[in-house]
Amino acid sequence: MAGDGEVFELSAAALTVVSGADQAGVRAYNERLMLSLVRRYRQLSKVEVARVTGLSVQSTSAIMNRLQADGLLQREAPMRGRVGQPTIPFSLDPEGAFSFGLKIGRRSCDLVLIDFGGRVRQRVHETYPYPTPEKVKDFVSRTLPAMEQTLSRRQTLRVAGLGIASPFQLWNWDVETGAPPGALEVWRSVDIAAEISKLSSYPMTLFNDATSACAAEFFFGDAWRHRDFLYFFVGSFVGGGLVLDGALYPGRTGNAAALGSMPVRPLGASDERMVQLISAASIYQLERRLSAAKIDPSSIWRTPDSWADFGDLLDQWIEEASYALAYATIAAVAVIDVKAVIIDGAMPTNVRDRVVARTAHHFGALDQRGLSDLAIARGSIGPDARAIGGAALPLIKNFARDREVLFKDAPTGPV
Amino acid sequence: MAGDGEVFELSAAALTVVSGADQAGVRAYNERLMLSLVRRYRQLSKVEVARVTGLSVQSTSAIMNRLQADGLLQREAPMRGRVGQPTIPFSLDPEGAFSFGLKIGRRSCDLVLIDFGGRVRQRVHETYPYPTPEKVKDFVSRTLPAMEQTLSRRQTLRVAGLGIASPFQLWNWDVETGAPPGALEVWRSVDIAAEISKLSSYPMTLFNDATSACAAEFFFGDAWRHRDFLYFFVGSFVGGGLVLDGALYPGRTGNAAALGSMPVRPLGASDERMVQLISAASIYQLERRLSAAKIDPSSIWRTPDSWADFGDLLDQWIEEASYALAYATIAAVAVIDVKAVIIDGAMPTNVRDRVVARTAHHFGALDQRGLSDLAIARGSIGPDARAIGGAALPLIKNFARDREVLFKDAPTGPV
DNA sequence: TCATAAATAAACCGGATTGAATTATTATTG
DNA sequence: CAATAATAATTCAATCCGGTTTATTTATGA
Repeated sequence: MAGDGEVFELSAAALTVVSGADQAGVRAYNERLMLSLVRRYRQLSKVEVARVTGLSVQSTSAIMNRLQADGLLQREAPMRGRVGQPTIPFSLDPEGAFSFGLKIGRRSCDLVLIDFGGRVRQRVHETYPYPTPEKVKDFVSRTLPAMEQTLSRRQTLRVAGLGIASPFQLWNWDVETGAPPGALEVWRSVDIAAEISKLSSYPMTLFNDATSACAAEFFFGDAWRHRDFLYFFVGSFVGGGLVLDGALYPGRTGNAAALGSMPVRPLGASDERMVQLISAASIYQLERRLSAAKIDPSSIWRTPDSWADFGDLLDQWIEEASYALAYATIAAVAVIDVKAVIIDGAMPTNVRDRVVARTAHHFGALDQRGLSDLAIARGSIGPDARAIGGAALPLIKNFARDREVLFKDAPTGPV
Repeated sequence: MAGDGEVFELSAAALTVVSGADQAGVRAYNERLMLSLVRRYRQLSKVEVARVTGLSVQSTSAIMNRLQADGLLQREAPMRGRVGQPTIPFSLDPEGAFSFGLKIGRRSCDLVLIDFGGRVRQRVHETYPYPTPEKVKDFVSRTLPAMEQTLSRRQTLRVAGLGIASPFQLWNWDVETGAPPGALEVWRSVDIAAEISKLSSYPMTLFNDATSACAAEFFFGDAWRHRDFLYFFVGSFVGGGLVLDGALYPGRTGNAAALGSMPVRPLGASDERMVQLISAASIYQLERRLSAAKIDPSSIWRTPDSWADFGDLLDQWIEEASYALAYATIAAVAVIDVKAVIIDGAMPTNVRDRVVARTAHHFGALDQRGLSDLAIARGSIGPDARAIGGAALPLIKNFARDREVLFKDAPTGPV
């Protein structure tokens, strides 16, 4: 109990730094807040921004003017028709910033270039049986310079960085990935962010691939309607992300919401074995079953927006994956009482929507005593969420509303 | 995708308020930050506080002086022996604030009065077969006035409030509680915080009982060493709490970390049934088994710091509870990558420590692929954590480091 | 012409910073 | 041993920065 007890010896090292706040942080925070608000609502006038933030119109005006001068906001046409001086809405200037996103996948990799508005300006896609650092480096060195050349001098100066969306601990699931045993061991000792850094001069950001997809949903998708939400991305391997208090929550290690590692009970399992979500709701399982049934699974990856008719095997997979997702959702909500769960995946829209619907159904049948209500909804980005999310990372780092900027020497989190 | 797509119609109501930050918030935050630092380290000089916060010595000095003038900090004896002007450490003034805590339990209720340092100044304890609003109100109206009379006029003015630690959704587990079926239904329609409000004029705070216990650990215990931690309190019913980024995370509904509702697999279960943690790691289960074996379980509640020798039944219960806790921990860590899990409970220290040790053991045996490392440790408050935590709530609300104070009209959270 | 709403201008205030000065020690030196 | 230097904590005063307050200007529909 406090009050009595020993006094700590304080060496300089023993004192953890817990930063104070200052005025510079206030301005930085308010700037980012306003950018985020304009992003949400597409266009807002100064007065509207003032109302939402509770700040005075004058402060709002000063900040918005600066943002416009910085090329991040642009004036829209005045809106007439109501009494009083016409409203001048502001919107994001798409040319305000650019960002590269590299998705490293288990079956393919992507490089995209997006603008401040989230529009994909350039895209390259390449498949492989399994990833190696060499293949990825080769891919980037071949494709990145070509993309850079499409940018004007002014645009080049506005590139915020290169974000990498990559699975963590690739080596842990080499067999499931379909790679020769041990072929993924190289990843254990490779610092891929450092390697890619050598190929470009942009600031580098590396997050878990599912967390990155969540970043895309958070920054560009409709999920901003929810202040907190949990996110699943069903790719060749399933993973997750988390948004808390209106900010992406990457966690201590950049690996928060490692939902793939959640223990779940397989649907209809008769034995007492529990498995990780990753082996109950991932697309690689569907692929395996198709192969076992002598059906060519290659269209899964070749045409992620339209799958061949996989028949019963697909139905069965959807059912099992959905049950596992519902189960993981219950467990997750017992930890964080989010109001919404968003599900997206590297699959055609209609399949994704079936997964969402069935997950909601299974969720309803589970024991929810003591838990808060929640909505299960589909994502708004789709199969490209990871690559777009990778590109979103540098933009989020620089422009998203972020409490941390309020504090001195704000640590920028795991990179 | 953003950029194209429709423009939202903005009614005033459609605009969610997302507050901006201002300077007043900066001061409020820095004051609370400094109080929290002094609380952590027992005593700190102005220069040390400046070093930790990154603020200038002058600002630090001004703030610390104000806190001293407010009676929240006190000067300690100068420390000589080193070159230079002697260091003047500051510590919390125990008389700086007071707070009442009411714990509503399934077997008993407690009312405590604590000071700013966390010392329990007064305590009353009462048992019942099961709780009703009437019994609780009667208990408070009998005991609260007596406690108030022990306070001087000056002390009375410094009472921060009355915090209530109560289980949520009592009615959901009436049979398990041992109450006659339906006897707990009254709780469904009673606003106990409002009822207690009528008996006193203090600001009222109501949180889940386990979240309150977590609050005690966070504010008065040793767990501040961890910036994030997950907390289990094993009472007659188990529950949990969560601390994120150095602040209690009560969640949207005051019910975050509703860990009791986490689905777990019972140890050695041969069927495929999953149960909620609450029915796998709660003391009421031990009580039932003792009763079934014709052993008097009353000492569980009568002497929570020393249990009779319950023999094999206790050993078996510890094993099952620990397994369930380990299982819940794995699932929780897949959602939030905390570095530490703290376990405490309404039980003797030696039993609690056995639970901690066995939980760590079982945890080590579970599939941790993809998860970050973590430590499992015991709590530092003990059986009274819920009542003390209840009392801690008003203090936390007023004095704990809290990012929310940086923003205008900061919502004070669920009350 | 008036009421209304948006936007701007100027003075102000609060809080942190910068730079200089003061105070109270221990260490050093003649 | 007394005087001086070095060191560390603290304080004072001037300044900067950012949001607020008050007053004014501008543009529109009624």
